[in-house]
Amino acid sequence: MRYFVTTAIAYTNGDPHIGHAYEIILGDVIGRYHRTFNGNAFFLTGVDQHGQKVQQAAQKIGVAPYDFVRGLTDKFLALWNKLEIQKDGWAATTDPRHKRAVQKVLQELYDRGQLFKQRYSGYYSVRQEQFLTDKERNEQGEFGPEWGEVIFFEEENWYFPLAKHKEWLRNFVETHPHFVIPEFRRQELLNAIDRLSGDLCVSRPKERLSWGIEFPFDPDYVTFVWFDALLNYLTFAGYLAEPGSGLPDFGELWPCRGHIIGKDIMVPAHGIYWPIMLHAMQFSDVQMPRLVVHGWWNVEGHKMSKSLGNVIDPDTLADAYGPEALRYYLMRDVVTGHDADFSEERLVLRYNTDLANDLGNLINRTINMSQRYRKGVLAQRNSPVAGFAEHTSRALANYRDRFEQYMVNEAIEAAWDLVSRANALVEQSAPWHMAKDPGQKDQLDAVLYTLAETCRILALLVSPILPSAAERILSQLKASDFRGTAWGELPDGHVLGLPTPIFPRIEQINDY
RNA sequence: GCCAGGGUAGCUCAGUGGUAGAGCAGGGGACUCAUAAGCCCUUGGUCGGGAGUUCAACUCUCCCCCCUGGCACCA
Repeated sequence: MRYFVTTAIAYTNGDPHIGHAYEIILGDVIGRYHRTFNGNAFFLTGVDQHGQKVQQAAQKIGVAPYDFVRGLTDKFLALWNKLEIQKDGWAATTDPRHKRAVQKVLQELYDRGQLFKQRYSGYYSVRQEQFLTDKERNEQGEFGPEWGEVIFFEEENWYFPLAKHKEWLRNFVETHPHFVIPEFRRQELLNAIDRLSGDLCVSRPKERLSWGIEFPFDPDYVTFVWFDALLNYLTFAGYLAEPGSGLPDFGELWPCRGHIIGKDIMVPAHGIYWPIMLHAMQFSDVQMPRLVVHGWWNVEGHKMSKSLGNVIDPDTLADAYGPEALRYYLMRDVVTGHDADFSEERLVLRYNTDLANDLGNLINRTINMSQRYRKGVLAQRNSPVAGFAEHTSRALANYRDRFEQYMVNEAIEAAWDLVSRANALVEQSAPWHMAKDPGQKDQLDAVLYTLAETCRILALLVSPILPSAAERILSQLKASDFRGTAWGELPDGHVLGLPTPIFPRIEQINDY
């Protein structure tokens, strides 16, 4: 089995913002963690390219829908590349392999009587792409401006029955407390399940929406939103894939260990539609995925929104401060699941304090002292300073435990406990004094070895979050071939490289 | 109106029946290997308000106020 983790697929009707970047970095970090510490992972992310909004936006500027989404898709890909995202799969919903698998799923559901056709007439919001009921009317009995253009029409569509799976779903969520991380979202989901009624409309007639996946048994229709988008988690994991497709072995990946999503799409899409779809497709309870629901990034206390003009552009930030400062800040300054407040000042503070001052300087002074007092040669492999091997294994255990729960910020804190101990060790032992006293030769060797070995392990601990910095650290320690997490991998007589600041301080907040 | 979560040091938060904690910010000190980084010490709080249970309440019970999220309803 491989640890399978996904993000939601980004809708290609606008530029990526900090929320997209946060989510994909979290997925990347989780994937890298499992690759390094548990041997394997499969990280899937992608783009949601179909739908009415895309069709309309493309029409407006006079290009074909495919060309329109390709442009935005390239933009996302370029940014993910800049942010050092290491993805194992790329879920672009216009991929023919996805289309074929979605059609197979639809056909199967149809064959088993899980889809039915029904005529419906009523008011419809063009902007929100949904039928309106009296619930949506405002005080004046009208449909407010938030719905945009509202039209009345009658239409026949395909429906997926939700309500008949309600009891199963409620029971499933009640008996599987870990279905949703963090725990506090569960009650919200249970409340939503209690209110569940009706069926999900899963089609649109082609005359109205052609930019989608055709129904195999009714070619006048295409699939609508969630049936297309949610199924990416299966189709790009190799579900119903044809031989030679280049997709992974589904049996090795499923069930997904974490669908990383924003709190806005837990209910109803991922918490209700998705498990019911899987259940209807005859996935058993143990084959259900887990949801990891994160909060939103606010900006100085306000919601980020286009109308407020406070949308944070991760591309600009990465250019201004570097991808590592951004990755570190987004992972360190938020409690997984809760909202966070974005501040450029905090980003710079976190970088300078944690990375430049604490960790970077520790590595720099460690290597520098070794060079100065021992020409970079390590000795005393078997006698670390008292307690350090234990501190390291405790920090590692803590770090791993926190990572398994997606609490990346707490995992980072566990690693920094080690950083503080190492910096304190330098002060307490004062190698610059030891170096002047030949009688303390062995003690000095022990301190220098302990510090170097701690730095090596720290490089491994930060590697999921700061992959290229970790390589720079290992390279300076000449330890690129020593990647075990156990204490004492650096051999007696090992020679360190020369020190160069790993994280140069950011001296001022950029203007742009 | 209902459900959930929260109101603890200037800021972000941890704590759950027994003399208030961390990080950051602020103040002081010793040191010098280092990216003027790091280390040590330290000033801050009537723990939202009120009542109750208890030998003892930040921690339990009740009432109230405020904030956040979700849901509902109506002129």
